[in-house]
Parts: sequence; C-alpha cells; structure tokens
Amino acid sequence: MDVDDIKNMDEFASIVGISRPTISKYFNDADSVRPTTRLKIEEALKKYKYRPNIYAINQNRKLTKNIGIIVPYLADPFFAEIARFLERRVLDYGFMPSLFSAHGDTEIEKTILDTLRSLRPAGVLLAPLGRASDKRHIEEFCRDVPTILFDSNIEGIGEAFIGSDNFSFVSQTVEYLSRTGSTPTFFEMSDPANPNANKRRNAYLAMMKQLELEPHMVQIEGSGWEFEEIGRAGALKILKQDALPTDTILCSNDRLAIGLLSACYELGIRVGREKDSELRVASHDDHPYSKFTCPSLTTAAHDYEAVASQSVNTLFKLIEEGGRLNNREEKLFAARLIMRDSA
Amino acid sequence: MDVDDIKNMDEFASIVGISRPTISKYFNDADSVRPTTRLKIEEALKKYKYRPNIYAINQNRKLTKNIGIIVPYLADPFFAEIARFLERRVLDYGFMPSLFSAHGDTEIEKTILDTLRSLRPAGVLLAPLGRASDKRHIEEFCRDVPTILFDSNIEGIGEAFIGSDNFSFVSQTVEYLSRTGSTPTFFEMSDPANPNANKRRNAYLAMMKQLELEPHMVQIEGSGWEFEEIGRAGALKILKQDALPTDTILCSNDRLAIGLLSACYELGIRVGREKDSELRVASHDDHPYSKFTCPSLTTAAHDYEAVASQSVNTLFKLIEEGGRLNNREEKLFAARLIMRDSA
DNA sequence: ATAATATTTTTACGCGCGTAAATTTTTTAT
DNA sequence: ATAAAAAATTTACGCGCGTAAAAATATTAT
Repeated sequence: MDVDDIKNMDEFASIVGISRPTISKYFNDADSVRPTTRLKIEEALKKYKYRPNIYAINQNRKLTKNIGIIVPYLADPFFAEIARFLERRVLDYGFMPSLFSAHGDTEIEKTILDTLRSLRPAGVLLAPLGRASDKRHIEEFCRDVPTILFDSNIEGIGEAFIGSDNFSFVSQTVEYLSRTGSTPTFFEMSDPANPNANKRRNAYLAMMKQLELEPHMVQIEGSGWEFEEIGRAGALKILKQDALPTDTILCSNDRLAIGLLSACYELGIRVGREKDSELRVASHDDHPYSKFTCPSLTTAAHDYEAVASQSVNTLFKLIEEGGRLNNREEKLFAARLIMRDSA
Repeated sequence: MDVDDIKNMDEFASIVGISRPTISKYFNDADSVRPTTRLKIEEALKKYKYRPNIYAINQNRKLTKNIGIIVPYLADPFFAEIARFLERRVLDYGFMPSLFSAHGDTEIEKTILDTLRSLRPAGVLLAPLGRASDKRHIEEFCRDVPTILFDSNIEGIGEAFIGSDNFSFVSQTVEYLSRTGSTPTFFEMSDPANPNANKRRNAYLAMMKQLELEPHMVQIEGSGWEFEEIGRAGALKILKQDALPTDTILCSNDRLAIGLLSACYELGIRVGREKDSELRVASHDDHPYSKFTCPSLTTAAHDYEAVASQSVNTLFKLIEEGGRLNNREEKLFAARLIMRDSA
C-alpha cells in the first residue's frame, strides 16, 4: 500500500526494527529465524514490498541460485515442452531457471555456455546439439559448472545423463508393427546429427535380428533441424520412384513422420491400418503435433514428466554433493506405445 | 593458453600493465580507449581469458544490459520463432536477451514481471497473454521498466505496440476466398483469450459488409492454449451435425485450422480447391507447421522479420530516449497471402 | 619545440549484501 | 528461578566493479 522507496536492506532493517544480518538470514532461509521475527519481517514486506538486490546477492554468494537450461532447438515443440517441465521443477526447488536455445547452431551453443559460465549458475541442464556440438568446449564447461545432460548423451561428458531408452522405443514399435502387418522399413536421415537417431537405428537392426526378420532401411538426404521439410522431400523422392521395400514405415522420429505423412497425402497414398490402406506409418517421440497429423500418428511416447523430474532431482543431488558424483549415472526411461490411426 | 586464475579486474589490470579504470572503460566501450591500449588489452585477453563479473557490473550500473523477452506460450512454434528473431536482434545491439514463457498462465506472467523487475533490465519486449493478463500488474510494471508490447496489444499499456495488421490478414483471405469460390464462414473460438482474435472477427465482418456478402460465423467452445485440440473437437462437433453454412471455412488462426483439418481427415471430408473437394479451408498466421498439414494450408503470413526488427529497434530508441516516448506508437505490418492446397 | 588537447593514471568512494566473530538478548529446559 | 541453549544484534570486513576528480602522461596541432 505504501510507497516502496526502500533502496537497501539497511533501510528495510531499520523500518522493521530488526538488524540487517537477521533480515539477510531471513531471505536466505525464512525458517532460520524465530517465528515472531519472521512474522514481523513479512508484515513489513507486505507494506513496503522490498526485494533484495539480486546482483549484490549473487556477487557475494559463492554460488548463485540460477539454473541454466539449454536446449538445441526451441522451435521444436518437443523441447519447448520438456523445457516447461524442467522450469517448473527448478522453481519448486526455489531456484531460478534461465532458458536458452542453441537454435541448432554450434557457435550459439558455445556462446551460451560462455555466457552461462559468467552467470555462475549453481547447475546446468544441457540437451546438447549432438554431433554438431563442440565436445571439447562442453567438456571444459562441465569442469567448471555442475552439469547434467539430458535428451541426448555425449559419452563421458557431464556428471550424469537422463534420457529415454531408445531401445524401448524401437522395440515396442517394431514388435507391434511386425506382429500386425508387414515388416517395418526404417526411415531416417542418412546422416543424423542427433545421437538418439543412431541408437534408434541400431535398436531397429537389433530388434529385427531378434525377430529373425530382414531389415530394410530408407535413408534420406538433408541436414539441419528442419526435419519436417527433410522428411517431406525425402519421402516425395522415395515414393515417386516407388522404392519402398515394404508397405510399413517406421520413422526415426515424429518430425520426419510429419513430413512423410504430408508427402503421402500429396501423392494420394492412403495411410493407416484400414483394409484399403496402402501404407502404415509409425514413429517415435509423441511429438505434441502427432495427434493432429493425417492420419493421427502411432508413436512411442517419451515420459516427459519422468525425464524432467529425474533430471532436476539428479542435478540438485549433484549440487548438494559439491558438483561431483562418484560415478556418471545414466538413467533411461522406457517408452509408452501410443496407438493411433497411422499404423 | 595460460591458466585463467584472474579473479578480478585489478589483477587483470596489473597483468596488462594498465590501470583498472581504463580496463573498465574498455569493457564498457572498446572504442573509448586509445587503439594501442585496446590492442594491449585484447592481446592479454587472448592469453588469460578474463571476463568481468557480471553481477558486480550490474550492481553498480544504473541500467543493466539485459533485455527481457516474454511470450505467452513458448510451446507454440509461432512464439518460439519470433523469440528467435528477437534474440538475434537484441544480441546485435550488444545486449543480453532473457527469454520467459508465461505458459498460458496469468500467475506465471505476473511472477515473470516481478522477477524481471528485480533484474533491472534496460528494456522489455512483452507479448502479453491477452485477456487473461493482469492489466494493472502489467501497467505498474511498465511504469518502472521501458516496455514494448508486441504481437498482442493492450490499449494504452507499454510505450509502443508492434504487431501484425489483422485487417490486412483477414481482408486478403476473405477477398481471395470469396472471389474464387463460396462465401467463407469464419471459424473461431467463442471466447478467445487473444485480442487479435477479436480484431480478426471484426475484420471479417467489416470485409464481408464491404463485399456485400452475408457473414457466417461458427464459434466453438473451449479455453486455454491447446488450440489444435479445441479446433479439432469443435470441428468434429460441427461437421458431424452438418452445421456448416457454406463449404468454405476461414479459421481465425492456423492452430485451430490444424485441429480442424485433422477432424476433416478423420471424417473423410476432402479439403482443397480441387474439383472433387467438399470443403475449402484457409487461415491466418503461417504457422511453421502449416506447410505440412493435409492438405497444406492456405494462410496469411506474418512478417516475422519485420515485426521482430521493428520491436527491437523501437525498444532501443525508447531506451535511448530515457524510457519514455512522446506518443505511444502502434506499428502494424501487413500480411502476405500464402497460397497452398487447402483453399 | 611548445602549447593545446586527448587520454590515462591515481586516488578515493560507493554500490548492496554475505558473512564471520563476539556480544547481548530471548527462549527453553531444569 | 536459574542455567543452558537458541536467536538476534553489533561490529567489521570483503566482494568486484562503476565512477568522479585531480594529476600525470601522451598525442596532436601550430
């Protein structure tokens, strides 16, 4: 209600009638002061709405309360979604999330890390670009800042990795597809930037071997992060020359599938598991838009909530233990098969 | 090459052999020191990679070099896209962008503003939630922090507004649709949270009047930011009861259209401008995914680049002029009609 | 070479808060 | 009521840098 002319903690302290160190203690942990004291402070806080200067705080603390969150490509709703979960968890811990996107660019990723270092964050959650990442740069960063990798792993870098179990994804889709129809052909980029893509390819091959089926791969050209466009262009090429080995396609990821489905539609190819369908299409990720493709996309879903929770929990365990974990743990979450109309 | 044990500017200054105030001056403006001095500093910088403590800097400067960017819903690729443009522009000015998403939630938006205030940013670029925004809260914020509104306007709040000209969007789509086929029926949420939606509705009505055509509206239920799901559910309901006044639909925005098209597909309704099509669908925004809908979506495109550039340029003009502009300018950019297959 | 100008250095203070140590006051236990 | 424990206060210093004023030095013009 009153004016907020309070410039510093000294002024606020004298207004409350309590010493500044006690006020400082309160702001670091409200429970660390006597209840009556706390009440007095909080009453005054309502009247005068004073807030400590964040820069002065961070200058003097060895560790800030910032948590950096870096994703490779924020225009991908998958990362926007996981970032949302992460932000919420970080806030629950009373820390301040700072979100960055590398926008698919190696140099931007490096710049973000440099910026973040000077922000002296308590910890960082990093989903690296993958193959395009400057590994030495990230490694060096991880030496200074407690960092957890998520979504895509870089062997040996970061104090832990939390992600999804690609084998679980692919084994479920392959099993389902091969059980209910023709052998799935794996559809992917020939030179994927994301390590998960390679793991999915290997999982496909392993699973096909296990089922004693002949594997088929369709590898399309393209680079960058515009997967829908790459998938679409690649699919148009393949479909026009009628080069599909089987009439079931398993896409490496949903964004490729979105492009592929748009190509199918354009060419008048009926996709689905109906009798009159020519092609079945399934994929992985449960991208936020996979429910709205035509037809809706059968896919394997990430456990967003679990990955986010585990990532943040692990990070704070790491922080509590002083920035180093005894051994680099890798936690992978299983997929959940989402049955829709495309396969 | 060497170790970077330099903790503060004093140490760095003595290593370079130049006084600390000069070093300080250099970091504030590299051109403000003599070229020979600058060279010496930059040589040392390569060897010792020292960076000033950002918190100490911001504590002592009246104004930081932070620029806040707030969007209502980052999981919407449209906002992810515009945020990317904004970030780049802000960096071009040598400032530090901080990106926040309100995640469609009023309280989060308020929290972000409070957080941002204590970050003492030089300026803020705000795309408000719209009707769900706490206007008084935003207004109060704008009194303290130089703020530019973009994408969605709140009358009288913020020093300027930069957005798209909704009339330009709707007039082009309506003109095109009515010229090439049946009268367009406007498809929207009955109670849209976004002020642009209301402007588009009014533009539709005005345009129909101008063309001397009878307007038709289909208003669907739903609230929140899951527009695709809302559009899909609403469309299923309308289409099943065959309640469409005409066989041309103009959606208020692309995300509703994405949902509508998925409903059409599910019901086997052929959409497009072919002879055998039953329905034409067009929309507004040129959402990143509108190219991949089935069929691809005819829409009116934002000029992302222009909106982002103008927003950031206006913000820095505002900052230079001390945080106040003589009169609140509103700059609107025209749409560009994108012809695809759906209409 | 000398004066005028521009740049740098020196000196000094302040920003707002963390935090440690010693002291005083309050609360809790006996 | 008294002792023991807990909390608050006082005092004091430091963090790393911005910045102002005065003095010293370097550059440019004449």
